[in-house]
Amino acid sequence: MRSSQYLLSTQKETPADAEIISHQLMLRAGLVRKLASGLYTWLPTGLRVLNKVADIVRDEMNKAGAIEMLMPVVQPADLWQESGRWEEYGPELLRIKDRHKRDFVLGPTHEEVITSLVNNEINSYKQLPINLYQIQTKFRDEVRPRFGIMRSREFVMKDAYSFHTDQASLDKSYQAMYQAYCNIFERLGLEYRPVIADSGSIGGAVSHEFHVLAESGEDAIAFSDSSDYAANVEMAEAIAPSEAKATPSETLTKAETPNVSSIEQVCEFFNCSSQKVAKTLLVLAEPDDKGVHGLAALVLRGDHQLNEIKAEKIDGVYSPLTMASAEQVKQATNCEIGSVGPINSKLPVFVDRSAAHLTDFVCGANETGVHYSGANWTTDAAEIQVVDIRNIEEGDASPDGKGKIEIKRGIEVGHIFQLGDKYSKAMNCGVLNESGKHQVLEMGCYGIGVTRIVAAAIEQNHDKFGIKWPDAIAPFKLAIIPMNMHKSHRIQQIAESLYEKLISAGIDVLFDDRKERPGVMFNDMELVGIPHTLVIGERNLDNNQIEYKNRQSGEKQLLDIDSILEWVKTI
RNA sequence: CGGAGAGUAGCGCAGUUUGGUAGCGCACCUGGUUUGGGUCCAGGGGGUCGCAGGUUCGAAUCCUGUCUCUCCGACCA
Repeated sequence: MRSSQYLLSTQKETPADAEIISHQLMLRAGLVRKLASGLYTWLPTGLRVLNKVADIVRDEMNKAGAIEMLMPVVQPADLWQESGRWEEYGPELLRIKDRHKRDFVLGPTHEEVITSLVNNEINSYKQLPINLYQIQTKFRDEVRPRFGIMRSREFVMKDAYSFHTDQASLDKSYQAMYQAYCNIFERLGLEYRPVIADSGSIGGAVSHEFHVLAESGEDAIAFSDSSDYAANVEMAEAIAPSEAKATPSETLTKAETPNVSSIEQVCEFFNCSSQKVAKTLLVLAEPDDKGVHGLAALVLRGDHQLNEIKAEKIDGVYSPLTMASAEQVKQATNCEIGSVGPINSKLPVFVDRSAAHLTDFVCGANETGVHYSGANWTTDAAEIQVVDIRNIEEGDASPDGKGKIEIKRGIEVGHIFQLGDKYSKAMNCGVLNESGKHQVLEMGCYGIGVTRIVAAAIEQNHDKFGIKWPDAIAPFKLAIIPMNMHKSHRIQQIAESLYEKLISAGIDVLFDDRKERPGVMFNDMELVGIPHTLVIGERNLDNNQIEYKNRQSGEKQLLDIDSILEWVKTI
């Protein structure tokens, strides 16, 4: 490609509404342009990258035995009513009507369509297992689209769906996809980690997320420093402290604590560390037969953070997790929020493992302006249930018993699930099995955010000059930068012939043949992030040499003109 | 949904307080100059000042309404 016949569209200045680096660089380097909130046009350079990512994904999916197909973006509402998600999915599902006033949705995902299709096309267990996928535009009407391409409303996703007659077969496909995903991110040249994940609203039991590691990531991931263990912090199990529980030595003592409510104030008043305090949070319990919510008490060590996702999975706690209002607390306990505690509580009490390990601790006394010290579970609290409801923290013991936890940030770019029969059951999708009986299928689903990978790759690979693409997904592999070509016939000749040679050899090359000063070309090529550049200038031409520069390492070297083609093939 | 901020040329911004012919830088066009890291000079094109209504002799500026965009929040007593 020649720059003069291409749409480079680079910008010197950063658009004011771009907050994160990948968004800024995607705009400046001319990869995308915003059309409206969460909607982006992909310019030629951006599309080149997007296509390279998609090609790698496609190749590895095919190698793993998945079969590509394509489903419509617009889907009839009745499929969603059948699966129950017309009601469940909420306002993220964009609903539209056609001219006949029939309801449709813009597909945020395709479980319904594929399940319906497979139900019609597949009739026998002999045709299974099968894994079908597509690479296609999705639409999710996000509450707040942000971070440019990272969380946009319209985006490209690779979604695959596998169908099985038994769990063993599902396990096998799941493993194959897990491996395919590792291969994909390996080939993309990104630093990534598969992590144990919450399956969320999509349902099912087993689930892994694939994260590209980057400071700006929205998710926190807990790693063991000495094993393969990695889990989303949402999910990572926080185990009880390993040291033996201390022997209680104090007796329960009441203290008047006017205006003491926060953990900080409590610590100051009792002159103790927050690790000696049990904090009690009141949340809604599951409603009774009349639909009335009681309250439940969640108890954590003062220095620990509640994990909402773990908490709302507890039997007896209402999901979605809802904190009790000040009035509800007052009504249930007859005291102010800051003095609520687990001792003599009339509510069901769920105690985090670490809080349950406390001895001689401080807590609220369920009496406004009063706290206890010297409290002990064995002697002072009647019935409690010990649960895991806190966020894992840096330095905690790894749940697999090996090493300590480190926490890093990641961008979720892939997610695989074992769905079980959630959709196949709702939509009665099955086949005849070996004994001629109708059998509902087991399903797996496997997603990759293709557009998000582009942004994540930039978050992980950039410097103050611009993007530093990994070779595999760079819009161009190599740039030719001639110095003042319009003034030197010799330079023009060599640049042209080199360009022709590289093109014939199938190299993805950008020939910057614009009549620009060298600085402009260098800056543009570095901003766009082309991994390799060849600089042709009078300076080295007398020695029959041209200069090579590597964008990632900054390494420079002089190359013999005659050997360039062979050399380029080796990089 | 709650809070905060912003809409003036393709991009970045000034002008709004105190109403009086719409500006600057980048980008773009023409000519010259320069040429291994965003040269310099001269000339030029481009804007219903988000939209609608109102006040006024006169509105980017004041008033009312409305739309759009951005950020933060919507767990941790």
